[in-house]
Amino acid sequence: MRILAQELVKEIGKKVQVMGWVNTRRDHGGVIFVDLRDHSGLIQLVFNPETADVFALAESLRDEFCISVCGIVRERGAGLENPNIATGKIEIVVEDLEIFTKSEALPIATRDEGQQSNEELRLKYRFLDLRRPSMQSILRKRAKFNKFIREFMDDHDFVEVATPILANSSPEGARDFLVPSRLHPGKFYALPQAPQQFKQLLMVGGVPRYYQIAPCFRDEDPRADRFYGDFYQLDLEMSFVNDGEVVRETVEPLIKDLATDFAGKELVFDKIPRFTYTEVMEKYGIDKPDLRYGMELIDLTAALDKTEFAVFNSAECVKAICVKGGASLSRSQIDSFTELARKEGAGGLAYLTYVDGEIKSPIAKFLTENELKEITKLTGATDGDAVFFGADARDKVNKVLGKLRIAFADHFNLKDPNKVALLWVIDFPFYEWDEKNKRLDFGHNPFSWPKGGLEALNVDDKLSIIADQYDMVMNGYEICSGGVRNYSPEILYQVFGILGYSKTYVEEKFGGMLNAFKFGAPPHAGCAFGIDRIFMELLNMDNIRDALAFPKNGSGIDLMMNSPSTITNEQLRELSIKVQEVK
RNA sequence: GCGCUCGUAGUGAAGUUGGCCUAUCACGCCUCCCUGUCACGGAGGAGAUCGCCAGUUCGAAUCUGGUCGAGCGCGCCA
Repeated sequence: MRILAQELVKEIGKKVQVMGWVNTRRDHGGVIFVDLRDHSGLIQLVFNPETADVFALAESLRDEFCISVCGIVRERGAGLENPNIATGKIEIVVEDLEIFTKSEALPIATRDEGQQSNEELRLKYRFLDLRRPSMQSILRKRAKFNKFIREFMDDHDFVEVATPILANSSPEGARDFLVPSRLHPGKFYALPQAPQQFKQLLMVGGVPRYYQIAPCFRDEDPRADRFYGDFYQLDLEMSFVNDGEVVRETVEPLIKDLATDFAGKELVFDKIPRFTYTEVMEKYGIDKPDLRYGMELIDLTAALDKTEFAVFNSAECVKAICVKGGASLSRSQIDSFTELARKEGAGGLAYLTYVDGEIKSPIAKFLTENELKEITKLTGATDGDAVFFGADARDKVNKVLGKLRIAFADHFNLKDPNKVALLWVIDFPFYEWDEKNKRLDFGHNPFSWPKGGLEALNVDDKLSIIADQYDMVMNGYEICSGGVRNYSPEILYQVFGILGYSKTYVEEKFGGMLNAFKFGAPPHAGCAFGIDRIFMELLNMDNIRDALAFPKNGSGIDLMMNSPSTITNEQLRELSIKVQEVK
């Protein structure tokens, strides 16, 4: 039976059985108290010496022993109540005790109170870590979260379809997890990075609306907001849709409801704004801006067109951000922001502070009164503020000020944990320049529809081609990526052809999908949400690993199960695999 | 692959300008005492070659080099 406060209160005077773990034991010599814990909470057990054999057994109890007791529920006497726990007004006078299993001395801290053990140990002993009420709470919230999603999708006529886990390797994108084939020596399955091709095939297969809480696998290094290995996406697709706006309007109520009804937070925008990629880059210097705060990048290039200040007039672009209250920053604080700007490639960090009606700055002397007036007007700076400048190539200015904007928001605590700012970023460039490899590459998703179709692909400046693609951003996290899909073989060949991939190559890699497109493929569009990340942000967790019961550590190791691990030579032989070190 | 930070009893921390360190504290563990506590209290005890290897030095937890591991960030993540 469960230790639910409201249930046990109903049992006062009656004999009950409860089972759980010893949370704490307080041995007073003549009386022993034990706080018994299960997933629902704590109940105080009282052991009296009158029942001698039970009392003797109770003396051996230690933390995390798993036990069952029978006893009478009674109200505690006056002054003996504990207001800190839900069952604090009652206790169980134990008549019988059974110890299911003892516990060794604990290798990690198993209570929410006090200092926590480091994560490596928590993951190694995850089964103990999960007993903590806060972890139990997360597991339950995750279940509720998934149910919330399924109900919404179900209500909107989406059909849940499972797609294969053993799938095909995809050449671009993240590294694959490969699975050798026993029946086909030398050939490999790959675990899907996303069910992208399958869901498009479902569209061709006549499924009008598909969704899946899909396990996805990527062999890429993790981050605080990104799992190594396996993670989950809410993957969805809609047929007969050739306008991304239809998808956006369909799914955004789900995310809004998750933010408000599920997480109890406040939306910054009731109507979710749309920005083009170019707009967010110009305004916020990043393609996933946190809009819980403003601090937009102000373009001063035109206003300072004729300035004598060499740093500004020699630059392609001059922008500024106005930091409210920024005049209070100390010299050393400004130095550390300057350091950040340098790390992002800026030469330095010019600034103005507004103190007691005056503008103070190392660079003020290079600017005319009119220029200062213009800067003040455009940035909206008032007394107590500071204005920081970036002057360089346009994309570098955006990047540097975008990073500074986030750093200032952190410094001034502008990220309200109770608010959720959602936005859509649309019209991503189809291609971008890969500076490292000095070549053109896909911007996001090669399977999206180029705006303007086949004709649009023929322009000379391939970087100007726009993909009908959209991301949803929540509080500075990219939580969703989607697009209107390409369902034309001709365009698919051309899209890859621009990057130098041959027709044969495309056929080889995407044959299944290409073939399907020859047989009356409907237009379709969809998206995929990174639901671990959404869950993490909505619960204000600072580490995504606790969003799953059994995550791997940063090196992709499951410390509890000790995976990955070596396999026997027999297994290798059966798979026609030979392991050798490659230099 | 790179950068930053970290690694001290079972757990969490202190000590890190070399020597008062024979390494401190709290929790936990063991023994004993205690009939109303609630993260009970009291007395006593065990438990650490300071991640590992090498070097500098009369002397290293402390300095240097290397190495292993972790976290965060960059690269990467169509």
